[in-house]
Amino acid sequence: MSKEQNLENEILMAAEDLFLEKGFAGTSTTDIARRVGCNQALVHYYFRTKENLFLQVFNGKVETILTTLQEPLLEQNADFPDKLRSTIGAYFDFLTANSRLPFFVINELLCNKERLQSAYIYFMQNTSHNNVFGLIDSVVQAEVQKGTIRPIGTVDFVLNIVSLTVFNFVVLPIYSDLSGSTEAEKTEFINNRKEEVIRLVINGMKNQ
Amino acid sequence: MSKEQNLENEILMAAEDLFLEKGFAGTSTTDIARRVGCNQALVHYYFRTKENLFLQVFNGKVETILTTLQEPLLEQNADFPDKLRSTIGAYFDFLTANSRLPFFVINELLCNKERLQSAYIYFMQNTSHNNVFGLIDSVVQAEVQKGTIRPIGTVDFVLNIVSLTVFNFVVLPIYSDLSGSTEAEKTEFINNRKEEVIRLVINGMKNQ
DNA sequence: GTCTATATGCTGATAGAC
DNA sequence: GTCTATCAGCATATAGAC
Repeated sequence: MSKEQNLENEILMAAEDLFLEKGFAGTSTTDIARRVGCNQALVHYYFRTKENLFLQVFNGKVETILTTLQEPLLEQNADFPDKLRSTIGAYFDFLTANSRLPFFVINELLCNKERLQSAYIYFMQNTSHNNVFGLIDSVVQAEVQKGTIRPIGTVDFVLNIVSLTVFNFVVLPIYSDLSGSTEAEKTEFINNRKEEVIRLVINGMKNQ
Repeated sequence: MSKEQNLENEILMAAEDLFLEKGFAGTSTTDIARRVGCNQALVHYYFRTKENLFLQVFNGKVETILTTLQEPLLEQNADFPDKLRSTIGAYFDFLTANSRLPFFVINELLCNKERLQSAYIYFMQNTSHNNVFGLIDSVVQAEVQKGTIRPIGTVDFVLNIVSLTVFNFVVLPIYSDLSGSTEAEKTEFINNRKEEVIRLVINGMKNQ
């Protein structure tokens, strides 16, 4: 199967790139068609509206995020500090490969309240992801019970780690554009931040 | 002086509100004029272009952020853990009063590379703010020398605290819109997060 | 300074030929 | 399925009367 065979899919992939780069408002169906090399009318032929096309991209991305969030924490592993290390490492690796993803999702959720509602309904109906929090909760509170980490709410636990992880990738493109960093320097920055975040989280959640 | 006397200033304030709420791309000069109650041509009479108007709002906001970032850390105070407490508290208070500000700035910096460059040049020329980092650096590294906190780079120090602070205010509107939180519940969420962030940072930066 | 009118351009979406 | 042509709507910006 050649990658040229399915025009519908080519449009979807081009839309994915452009929406992630410029957002919903900043991307026109003409841009998408130009990138694919087809006519603008074809974008509407396959997806009818720009909003439909966007939702297909957007919901797929949220699904990816929810999966990535729970996966490393649910693995049956060594002791909890090691699990923290590998979880934070996995988040950093995921964001290295998808650095614009968190900003994209947050941006679109904040700029369009109807979209926020429809995304929420979509994921509450999608049974495979509506209990992400419950699963993480059971893992974290089991460790609190065992005394491995200090008493902490699961919301705080998740927010601490996600804040410390995501924010680096928001700052990185701003910083590197200004300083003209090389790819190697960016990688070094992210690797250093990974080590520091692991240190802060493990120290900061010690029981005493 | 009545607040109605200066139309130019009324337009600037209306623009500030709307740009913060809907961003540059989502706000039209017609929207701004409608909020002021004047004609759309007047917006262009006073500021010529939408971009000029935006830059005046934007640069002012970045200036506010830079001031807020350094102020509480530079105060001559009690011991360093207490200074950390009051600094993190001050950041939370500032963001409670300006909750859309960080997202606004990041969004506009990421979506427009020319703006990023021009903002950078503007603040390098504005001598009162081009050494924010240097000042914070001297304070932090003095504490590292004294052994009050473990060895840590100043970039890491700042990123840790800012990440853990800002992210809450990005998540809050998304969460509260979905759950229909009251103002009291939002305040409680933020206060709880403030305490947890203080705990995590102070524990996590202890020297052993 | 403030207004109306308008120029110009781009957007999302559709109609209809092939 | 793919194309050209075209629609209505809204955007920024300006010209010119008062």
